Amino acid sequence: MDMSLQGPVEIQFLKERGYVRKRCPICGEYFWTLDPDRETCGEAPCEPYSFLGKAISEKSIEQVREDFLSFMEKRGHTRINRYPVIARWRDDLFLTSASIVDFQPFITSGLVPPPANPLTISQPCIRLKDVDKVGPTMGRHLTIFEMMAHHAFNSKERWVYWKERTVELFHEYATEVLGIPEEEIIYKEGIWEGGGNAGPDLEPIVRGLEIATLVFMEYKMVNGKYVPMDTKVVDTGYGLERITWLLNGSPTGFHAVYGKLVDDFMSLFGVGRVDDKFLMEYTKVSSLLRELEKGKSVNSLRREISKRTGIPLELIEDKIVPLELTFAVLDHTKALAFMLADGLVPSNVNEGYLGRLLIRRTLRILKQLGVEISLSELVSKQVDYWSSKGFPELKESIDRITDMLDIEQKRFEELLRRGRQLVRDILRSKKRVSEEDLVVLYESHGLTPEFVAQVAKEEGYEVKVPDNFFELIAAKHESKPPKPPELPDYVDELMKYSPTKPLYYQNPYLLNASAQVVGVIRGNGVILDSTVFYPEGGGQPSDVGYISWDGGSAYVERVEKYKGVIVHWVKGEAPPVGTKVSCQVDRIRRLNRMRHHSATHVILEAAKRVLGSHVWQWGAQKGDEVSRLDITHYKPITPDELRRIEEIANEAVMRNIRVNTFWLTRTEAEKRYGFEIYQGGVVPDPTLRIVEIEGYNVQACGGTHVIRTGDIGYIKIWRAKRIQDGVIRLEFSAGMPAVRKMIGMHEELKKVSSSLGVPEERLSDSIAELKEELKKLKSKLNELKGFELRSLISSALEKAEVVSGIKLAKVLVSDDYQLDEVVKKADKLLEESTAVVIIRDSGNRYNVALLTSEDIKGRVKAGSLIREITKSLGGGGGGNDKLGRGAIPREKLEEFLTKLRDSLIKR
RNA sequence: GGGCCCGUAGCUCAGUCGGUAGAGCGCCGGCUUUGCAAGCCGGAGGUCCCGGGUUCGAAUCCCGGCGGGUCCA
Repeated sequence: MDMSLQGPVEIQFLKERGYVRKRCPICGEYFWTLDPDRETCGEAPCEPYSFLGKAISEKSIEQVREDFLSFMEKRGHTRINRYPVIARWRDDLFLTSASIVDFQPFITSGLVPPPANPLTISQPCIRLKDVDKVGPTMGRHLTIFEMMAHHAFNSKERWVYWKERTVELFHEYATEVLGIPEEEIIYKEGIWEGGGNAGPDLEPIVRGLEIATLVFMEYKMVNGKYVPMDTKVVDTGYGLERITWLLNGSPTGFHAVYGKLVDDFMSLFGVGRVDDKFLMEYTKVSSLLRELEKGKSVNSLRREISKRTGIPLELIEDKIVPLELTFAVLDHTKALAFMLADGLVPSNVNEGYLGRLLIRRTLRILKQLGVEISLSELVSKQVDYWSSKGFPELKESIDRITDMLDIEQKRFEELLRRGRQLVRDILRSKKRVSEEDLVVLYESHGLTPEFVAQVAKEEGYEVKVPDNFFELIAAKHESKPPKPPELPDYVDELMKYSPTKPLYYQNPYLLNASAQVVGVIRGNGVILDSTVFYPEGGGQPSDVGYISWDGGSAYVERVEKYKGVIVHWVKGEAPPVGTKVSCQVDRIRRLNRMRHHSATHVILEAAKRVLGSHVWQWGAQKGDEVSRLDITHYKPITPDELRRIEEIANEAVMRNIRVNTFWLTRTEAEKRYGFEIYQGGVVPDPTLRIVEIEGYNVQACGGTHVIRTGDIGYIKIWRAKRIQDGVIRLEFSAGMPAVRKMIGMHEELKKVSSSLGVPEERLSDSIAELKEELKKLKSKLNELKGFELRSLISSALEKAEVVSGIKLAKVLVSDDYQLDEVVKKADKLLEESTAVVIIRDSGNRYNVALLTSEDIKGRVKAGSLIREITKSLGGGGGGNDKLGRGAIPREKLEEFLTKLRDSLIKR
């Protein structure tokens, strides 16, 4: 922590009202209070909750929210709609964890104007960090909560308000809107850090509960140190759930937030009601447990609570544990409703993984409760509940949410089924489960140690789970920090030049133009004042072409752009600095790439329309002939869906829609089009280039595009395949490559059709028949070969010579037979005291095998015998006692047989 | 983005040291049984994921790819 962040937070407004600064003897933190005799900071666990059972007003959660927002509106703030809980506009975060996340990094740094200033918002936030505490803290911790906020962004040009006004606004809200007597408000001092910003803060405490955080963001992280920011940001966060709980004074926070859902879920799960007074007592005591903050095991804490309250431990475990689990389910299912409605696709990577984590955690809790109920049913209840409490948009996605959850639940049950078997197998073979086994079961199969121990117990084994299990796991993942992207070493040289004027943006069909050479780096990196060459970017490869000038010309292989400076890497001699040159872009390749790029946007939109709004671009690669578009989706695409996507895409082409490209500030673009513009990833610039297919699709994109969709030509999607859990790759072609490939394929089809003498539309049936026939013929052939082998071997056995009591038969076969099949057949026909030597002609050498009957295998030891003999003849071989195999040079056959006979005599 | 595990009959999976690819369930036929459940005998069914390498010989060892699972950030 930077020293400059410490020090008293002095607010004139509070001083004037008689607030004095004190230090809490328990937690050691500073706070402001009206009561000169007060000793502690008043926040649990320094002091217990005192609001339980003392309702201030019985306002519903949506009323509390509305009161706040309209109060702030009356005080000059503009109300802003909530952002998605998935932070699409951030590349450093998966989930929206605070209201300020909506405005980082460009608005807080002053590069982009805010959507309004000052503004007020109630932002649903998700934090999975404290997921273990959800339930045991009776409502203080939640994975999903609403952060109500008023933000002011102060710059030199426009100063809105700062510390004094912020505290005044809070104070007025708390006393007048909430009706809290001001002597009950304590302001605790603190320091807030997050998202690369920091600043001092005040945390208002009422009756033991922290209900808001008033942050004065004035520092930013630069090279690991905090330095003052040009802009000063008022970052407040009012806990809607906590405030509602405080006002209602209900036994737990869940009662205040989830209302009738609490009873609903409890009766669904068969969880018995707990007396309010008893529950309040429990909540109050648990608020005092500092250890809960430090992540000590919940079990040992229950023992502590039992000691302090005199409630028997059994009663706690009997009454409170099922209640805590129900609370966790209430919270998790709400979080899932928002995550999935906002487009999260469960998977094993990124935010999808977080979604799956929460889904599986909830399913485990339901198992623990012994409840057989589908997760989708519970989440549907949340959707119903919250769509009537200010989030009607949740309802739009209900079908998809249900579908996704049912699929996930099935997968999880399948996982447990397989896991059960796996644990049993380990127990069967090893009679125990080792620590390493636990790690493998967890990491490779997703089975928690608790599950393994449970299954083992059912099988009558005891498995000890090490206390530090997750430390063991963590240690294995203690890998190197991600390395920053490596910039080529010539970037410094490039930075000496001013940005190149990109002519390809003004007119994407302009393929030749003149320019002036302003520099040459590394001998063949040409920098021009302006260029028609498109540099690499947005999954679109760079242009190629020629630069020519009076006295020479050079082939442009590759074009790159760094911070606006474009460098053309040429093959051969570069033009001298100052030369006037003429640029010519390879027309066909540029057109192909442009068509493929625009086709990517068209197909993405078609996929969204067919599959749903959760479809998001995961990645894309544009080629000359074939391009790829990876999209998020939670189940395989059916052939029918794929055809509809293809049809919609081609319709969009034929409607010949106008494609507009223009620049907007991020705020303006987000306001106008939403976050769906960030399909190709987050663009790290304050201004965005927008590519709009009028009335069809809008994205932020830096590529070159056709000006009407008709220019794309035919779009053909070749196939869709799952490349990863939750991600599907579409491979397609557009324009002439698509047409040519389709013509080629049809020609091929015609050839097959005429060679089989079957009409094209009957080909697949006909081929299936042919395959069936082939199979029959093969098995007939094998049968015949078997007969032939049998007679071959039988006659060899009849003609066998006897060598020291062993019948030695000799079978010679052509390379039509595999050695294995001859050996197998011979083994079936073998009589007692018999050895068969099999010789297979394989061109330049013979494969040989010696097979003996069971009764003499110990005497002959075929494997070692063959090894000795083949080796002595310049070949190689080996095997077991019954069967030896090897190879010898062609000319050594007679010698081999002689040696074999001789050795048999010796044995 | 990084790590680990897996890919063998229709299904679930064994396969040791590199040396004749197996089991259970399912399927087909026969027998037994009043019938059913079942039992007994026999049979069909394999691109050992794909490609390359090492080797006399690869399901097995090595390299690359594809597919699936899972954990972490």
